[in-house]
Amino acid sequence: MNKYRSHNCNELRKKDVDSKVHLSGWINKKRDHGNLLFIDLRDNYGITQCIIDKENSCFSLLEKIQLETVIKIEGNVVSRSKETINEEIQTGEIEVVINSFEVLGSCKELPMPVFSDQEYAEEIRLKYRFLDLRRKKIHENIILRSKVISFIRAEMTKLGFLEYQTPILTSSSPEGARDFLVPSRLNPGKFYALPQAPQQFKQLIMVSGFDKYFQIAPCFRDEDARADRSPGEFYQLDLEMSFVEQEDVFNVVETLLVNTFRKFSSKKLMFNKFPKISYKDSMLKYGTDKPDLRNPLIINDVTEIFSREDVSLDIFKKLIKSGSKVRCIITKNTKDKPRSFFDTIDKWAKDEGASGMAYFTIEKNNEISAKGPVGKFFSKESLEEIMKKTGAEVGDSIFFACNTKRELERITSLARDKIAKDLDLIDENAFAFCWIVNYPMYEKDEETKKIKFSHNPFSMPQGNIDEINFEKPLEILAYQYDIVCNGIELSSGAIRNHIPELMYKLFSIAGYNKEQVNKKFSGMISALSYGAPPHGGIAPGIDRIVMLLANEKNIREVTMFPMNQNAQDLMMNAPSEVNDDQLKELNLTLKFKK
RNA sequence: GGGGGUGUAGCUCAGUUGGUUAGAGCGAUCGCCUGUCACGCGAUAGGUCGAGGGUUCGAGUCCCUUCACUCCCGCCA
Repeated sequence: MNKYRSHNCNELRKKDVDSKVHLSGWINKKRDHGNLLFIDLRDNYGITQCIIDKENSCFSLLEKIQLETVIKIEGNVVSRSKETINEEIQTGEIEVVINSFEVLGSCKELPMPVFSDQEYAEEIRLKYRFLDLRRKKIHENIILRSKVISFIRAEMTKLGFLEYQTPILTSSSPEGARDFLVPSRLNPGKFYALPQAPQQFKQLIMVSGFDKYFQIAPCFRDEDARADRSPGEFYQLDLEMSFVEQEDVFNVVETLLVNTFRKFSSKKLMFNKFPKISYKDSMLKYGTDKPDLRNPLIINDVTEIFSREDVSLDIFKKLIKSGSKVRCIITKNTKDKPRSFFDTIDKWAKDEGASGMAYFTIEKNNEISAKGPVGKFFSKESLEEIMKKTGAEVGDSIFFACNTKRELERITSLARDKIAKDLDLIDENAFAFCWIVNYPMYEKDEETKKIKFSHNPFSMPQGNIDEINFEKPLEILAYQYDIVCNGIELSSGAIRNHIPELMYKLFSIAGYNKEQVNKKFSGMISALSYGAPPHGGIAPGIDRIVMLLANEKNIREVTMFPMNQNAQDLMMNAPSEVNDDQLKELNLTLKFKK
């Protein structure tokens, strides 16, 4: 028998009464009654209440021992009297009467309590992460993460995918995020980069004929953090398939995500078959390419209404003449909402930098009319047209914003969230997945006015290659897709462009000549020239999937050893200075900015 | 790079219009308590009020600068 434990701390039950056991674990909590002492002994599996009284010679020693000390106890399992059963813990019907104990790991005074549901400053949590991770909620989150990853591996294997590793030291990529660089000792003045994603490698795996690849892949991007974005590193379920069309990728990912979310969450899935929304529609109806479909509100463009003569809202008419559009959000049956509801939203919009939101409520006495500050500017006929166009009914209210397209998208998207929140329209107990499809291949850089790739430069443009009008690049769509869940972007993917000539053509539109492409993507271009299969894939973010399943808003709550916002590991003291010899060996000298 | 929030005991926080010796709960230490499960009761220790400067008879409180953490914008093909 193992010398540390005969059972773990979540194993003993009524049937074990009268047996002699030894348990090891942390002292989670002590309740000292002077002549009687309760100790909650905790390990990864659970808690067992242990008890000792004054008669035992160990009593006074145990009484003095610090919480979080690791001890081993030996004792007898006894059943608890009916009144003292604790239904909160699984071992609550029994307790262990301690005969003897031994300290296995002593504990200094704690910088932060482990036994507490209170929230603590990140700084101290991260510095003492090993203590923080003992706490129930985050401990369970990390275990959930492990289980989710195991499950995904098994599902992927079932679906016929094989897991392959790709290099961590690779070359810097010209596009995209900032790279983490690693100096090469053997190649003075040259640097490796940590992969932002195994993008090129997974395509090379397809060219190498492996057909179905996946990997729980670490990705490194040197960009600033957010609540849902770790600085430095994160994990993707990276996958790629040969001889597939978009639908084949969709089927794999939908199966996987539906199975995963069904298994690890009790929340309902609003759609088992994920709706597909084109990028263009999404930007119009939701103002964003990451719509939260739990939110039933829809945005409508009603610019045309304002060309009518019987609509006299001149401010809007004037703005429209100079290129603005009008979009609106309908709220159902809000006729009885107090004035403050409407004014709060108008004021909110002004705070958000818009010029406010005009609104009215549709009423019907003898005939249709609009009640509200701007209601008088709309004729009965124009209201009927609005109702026809937007599906609004008597009793509904309409909020309008008028602005440039880009600004409208921003404000209506925010307004959709804001109004839905105020009206409590979002079902927190649901997951709403969707696909966003038909992304444009290119977009115009607002600053430089140049054409650039809007997403992934390796994506395949849509349509018959001979018929693509390269003269109008902004109209070219790509086989490029995102998965969104509850307004969170979970992943993006694409059918790849496996035709070198087409690749050169597409890059030339974005301002790269053939030589530049050859130089920057030498491995890829070369590989595509030696018989590349049509292929495509996607890469769902593991951290964000676990966040959704664990119902956490912050990625650090599902990451074992995260860095803080300044990309520092407060526990390990990373990054840190290195000594001169190390720098010398790498041919590096330090020269600080200003 | 920019904007917001926070910073007071080991931890979580309170601290009024600027006014005597800066408080509470948890934790620590000591004492009492044989059925608790956030055990209870009593006592003690513990403070550069993030740091620096300024205003003032007097600053935790007002002003300026700065630092740290955090949230957001930029950024994240």
